[in-house]
Order: sequence, then C-alpha cells, then structure tokens
Amino acid sequence: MSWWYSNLASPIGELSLIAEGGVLREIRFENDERDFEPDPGWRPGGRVLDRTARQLDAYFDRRQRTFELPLGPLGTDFQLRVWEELQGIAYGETISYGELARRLGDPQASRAVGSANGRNPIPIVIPCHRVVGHDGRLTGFGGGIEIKQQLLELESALLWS
Amino acid sequence: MSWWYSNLASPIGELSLIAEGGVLREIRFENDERDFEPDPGWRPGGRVLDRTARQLDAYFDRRQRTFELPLGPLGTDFQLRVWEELQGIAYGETISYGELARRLGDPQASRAVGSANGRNPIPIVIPCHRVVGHDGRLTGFGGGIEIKQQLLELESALLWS
DNA sequence: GAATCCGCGTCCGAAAACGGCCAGACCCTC
DNA sequence: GAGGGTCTGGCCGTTTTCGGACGCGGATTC
Repeated sequence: MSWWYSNLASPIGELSLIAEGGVLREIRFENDERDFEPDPGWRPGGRVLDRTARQLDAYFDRRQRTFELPLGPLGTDFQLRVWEELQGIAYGETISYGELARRLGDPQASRAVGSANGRNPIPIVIPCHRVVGHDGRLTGFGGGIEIKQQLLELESALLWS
Repeated sequence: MSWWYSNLASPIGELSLIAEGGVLREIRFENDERDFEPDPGWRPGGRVLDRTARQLDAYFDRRQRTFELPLGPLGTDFQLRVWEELQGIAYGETISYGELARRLGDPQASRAVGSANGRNPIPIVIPCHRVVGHDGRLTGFGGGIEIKQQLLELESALLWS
C-alpha cells in the first residue's frame, strides 16, 4: 500500500489530493503559509486522484452536485461518525452544529461536533462547510472562512450575502 | 517493503521468524497459549529467513556459536543500546544485569536494563539469555525460564545444574 | 448584544505504576 | 564469624492513568 498525491487548480486556490490503498485520504488547501510538501516515498498520480480531480472540476463548474468516490478518512470512532453524518447534508442545504449533534443522537455534543468537524481531512467532498452556527454565522473553517463562504455561494446556499 | 515470515522446528519448540526490508525483525516462541498468527499481508519465505533458519539449526546442533545476520530490531534508543551491548557477550558466558548496566556506562540502570532485556524482539540471536541475576539465578525470560535454562545448558554455561 | 455556564471529545503534560535489579542492613543458623 | 535467607529503599526507562485545558456551540440570563 503506497501513498499517492496530486495537485489541482481550483477557483478557491490550489488543492492537494492524497490517496492510499485505493481510497481518498485527504484534501488540503494550499495555505499561503506552509505549502504542500509530499512526504518522500509518495508518488504522484494515481487512478483515484484522477477521478477525484475530474469530479471536483465538475463540482466547481456546477455540473455536478454530489461526489462518487471511495473515501478513507482516518480518525477516531466519534470523528468517523460525524464525518459520516456530514455526507447526509444535501447540496445547497446548511444545518447547525447543534442539529448535527441531534442527528447523531447526542444533542449536547454540539461543541465536540464542532472540533470533529474542524478535523475533517476531506473538505468539500465531505461537506463540513454546510454546517454553520445556530444563528447562521459561518463560525470557522480549516481553509479560512472566506473559502467556506465561497463554497456556500457556489451552492447558492446563502440567503443573504 | 513487505513483511515475511516462516516457521522453524527446534529443540526448544516451534519458532516463528519475521523479517522486513531485508533484515531480521523478530523471533517468536510458539507459546502454548496464543499461537503465531501472521498478519494478513505477510508473505511466507524470504531470503533472510532462510539464512536465519540455517544458522539456528547449526546453533542448536552445536556446529555454530555466533550468528551472521542483518538485524533490525525495533525499539527505543535505550533499548537499541542495550540490545547492541548484549551482542558483546560471548557464547557460554553469563553476566549480571548490573554488569550489563555498567558496560553501558550507567551502573545504576540495572533495573531499566532488565526491562529492556525483557523486550528483546530477537531472542537467541541477540543473546538476552546470557544475562542472569547477580547471584546467578535465571530471573526471567520471555519464552519461559525453562527455555533460558535449556539455552544456557546447550552453551554449557551452567556450572551447577 | 454580552456575559455566564454547561456540555462534549481530544490533546497534552505530569504523575504514578510497573518490571527479567541490586546493594545494604538484619537475622538466623552452624 | 562466616554463609544463607529475607526485607528495604533506591535507581532507571517505559507504559498507563489522570486531570486540566481547549475548541468551528448553544441555551439562558441580564
């Protein structure tokens, strides 16, 4: 099982895609700060990443609203449950952290849901950007709030700018 | 880099040999309890293990007193130092844990040396069985004290039975 | 709005527990 | 006294346990 990576230009900046064992493991934003440095031993290319790149292109072109990819995010049991539940939020829809906690059967875990959300290793595809504060505020996002806003605008999910 | 394993019958019971990346990683005793279960993905055979098996046979037949093998035990810095030092103990010789600590330059670390000794992943080849209590008692051994005794008898290292 | 308190999982550091020990003190027996 | 046994306290690296701090929230109160 070896690791693969590839880069992709997108409207929200350069993305780095990472796969292993036939499943997508990560999507990273090229933050202005530390730029992406693949571990030695990682190889460029790969079938899964090609598919990912194609679908991301389609997503940004508004030609495609859902992803069909083998996902393999790594995390704790709780995190995996959260990320699983995230995938049940439809394109263009937004819910609150509290609502997400409720869907998980633990209405009080909203804050924990927040942190788990913040560690989603496969943003965009696993749509953590569709979770917002209970009052509609975009409270946080790994790649920066601006990107969260752009994604939601792309999906026409923002009722007031 | 893939992992390899093989089994070997010996006077002290069935042994399991494990290698990776061209070096010997482990030798396990088939304890009566949990028997050896190679991880899925491990492959049988391998060049290093063949050499290991041949030399072990010769050792048990008293045809060979030292091993010539590429070793790659995994452990902490301290453990690696201890296991390194172990290989300086000659066939048929025994020393105490305290003496071993002294040779490492830290005379007070005898107890820590004891635990490190107990985690030697490559017994027999790395001769942890040649370390005994300061009063000559065979205080412990991963595969069971009896085996430690058999090994020392094989090497004629026991002055009184 | 702003301040307060509650809830949750995770991370991190500190502290304690755990060995394949050993030297020294203390008894006890011949 | 000289051996032979037991007990005690200290030493060391590693592992495990534990407690607090933290964060992409939310409900309640003023």
